[in-house]
Amino acid sequence: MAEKHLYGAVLLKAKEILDFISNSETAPGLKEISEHVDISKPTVLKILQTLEYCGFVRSDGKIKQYYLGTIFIKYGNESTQSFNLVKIAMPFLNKLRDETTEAVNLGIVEKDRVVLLDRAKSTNSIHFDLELGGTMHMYSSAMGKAILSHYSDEQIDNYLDQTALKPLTKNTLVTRKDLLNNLSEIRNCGYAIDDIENQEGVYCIGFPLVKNGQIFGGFSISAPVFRVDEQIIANWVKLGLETEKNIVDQF
Amino acid sequence: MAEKHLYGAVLLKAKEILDFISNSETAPGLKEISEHVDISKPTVLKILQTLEYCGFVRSDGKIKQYYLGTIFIKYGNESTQSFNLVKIAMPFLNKLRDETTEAVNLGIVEKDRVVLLDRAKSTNSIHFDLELGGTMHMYSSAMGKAILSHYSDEQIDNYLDQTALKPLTKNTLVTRKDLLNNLSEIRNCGYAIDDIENQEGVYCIGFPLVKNGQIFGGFSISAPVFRVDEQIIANWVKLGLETEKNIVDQF
DNA sequence: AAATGACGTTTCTTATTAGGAAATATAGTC
DNA sequence: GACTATATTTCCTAATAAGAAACGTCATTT
Repeated sequence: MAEKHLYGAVLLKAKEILDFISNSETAPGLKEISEHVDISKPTVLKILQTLEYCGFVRSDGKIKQYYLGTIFIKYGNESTQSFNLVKIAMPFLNKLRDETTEAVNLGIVEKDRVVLLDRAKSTNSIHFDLELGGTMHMYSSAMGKAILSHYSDEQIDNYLDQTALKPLTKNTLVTRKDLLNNLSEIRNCGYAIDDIENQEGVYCIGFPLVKNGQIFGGFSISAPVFRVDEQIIANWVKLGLETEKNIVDQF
Repeated sequence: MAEKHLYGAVLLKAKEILDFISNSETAPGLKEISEHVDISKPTVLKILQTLEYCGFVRSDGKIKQYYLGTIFIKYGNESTQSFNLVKIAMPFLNKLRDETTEAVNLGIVEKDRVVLLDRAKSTNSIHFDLELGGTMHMYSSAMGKAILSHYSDEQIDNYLDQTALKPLTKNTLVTRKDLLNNLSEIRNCGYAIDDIENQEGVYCIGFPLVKNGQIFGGFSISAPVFRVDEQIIANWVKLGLETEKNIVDQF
């Protein structure tokens, strides 16, 4: 975790603490936080008090439990809105969701991972929603592969050198050869399929967003695998490619 | 800004910087940030570098511009989900939105202000969306007044002692007497009206969420004033009160 | 093409802040 | 009413932060 000569030791500690709170199933207390981030209780306490003063955490109860503060709702919303892509694409993606009834997700790549910027929720009662701001691997997700397929050979090599292709399901492409073949297919047909490669039971079709040879994001349609068949997929591909064109034209 | 004996000077500075970025219309650079938060450029630079390393900001360009990081999308989503209220209430509020076609907002009170936790967006093409995580005054908003009406006399006094009733529109209730009268009406009828008291052109009906005498939040229906009339309001009140009952029963 | 100006970045030294062991307080439990 | 688990305070030393000034870099002007 420690990097070169980074200023702001307290900030790095605060980040660890926030991440731990963020990743905890149930809101943790001081002792639990202190143990997990491996910083003494007094120090963690002092940081938590300042974080609370700033609105970055809120706490509850006498044996205190810490939660992420509501200010992050504001910051998160503003982070999302800072991407022109979101403002431009979401109207089209909402329309695509209405046409398909399935979840439609919008993302960009940051540090070799796909980040979910926004989404249109499925209107079906059975569905999987991705968590806003959550990340996925490029190699396993439809959106990620769609984006990766527009990288240069050098960039792809670079990515693969730095990334272990761990299986996430039994369908995950885990060899360089399989993935490169798939990327080549994607480049040809213009869309990517994730047939339960990223998450059990979930089928996705991903589309790249490219203008002037520059990839600036991607989107995907995501559905429980039991709801898809060849005809439906063909229709989603058609609708998705139209949507892609509309978004790119506006960009 | 400086409080008692708060540990973590860097955190407080980081918070100032994040707030400044958050409140800027266009993404600011180092010089602009340094001037506005009144901290020297080297210090701001070092903090920004650490914030960027943590994913709290991202930057663009050679003459750098700073934006809030995408990690806040995740944190914000998790902050929202940490409220059981959101999980319980939103299905009912989505239904209420479908019935009214207007924006339906869910909030709680934090430090004397209403915080917007989540919302169902209006389906009308002309509409005002509140910003997620944004805050409103209690005295001027329908949701705020609905909540305030369930405070004890002492709590209300306390609130009024600490709050200047500044007019936000020409209809804002700015005298203690008018507000107390209104709160008394709200207590009787069970809902609050904001007739362009909080924002130009916007009419809201607010409902408190109370269980066992304990106020735990509120919600509101919000519409452009030109779309409301007496009959519509009567219908929204009926639908809102039903929704309120459903949410409270589940809580 | 040289000069200017507007930023971002680095260096370096002193004053300030952070860190954690140990003691203490406080609440829940048996 | 003693016990246990957690939160909080104290206090001193080691580590960190802050900013003035100098420097680098890029874009624009003359």
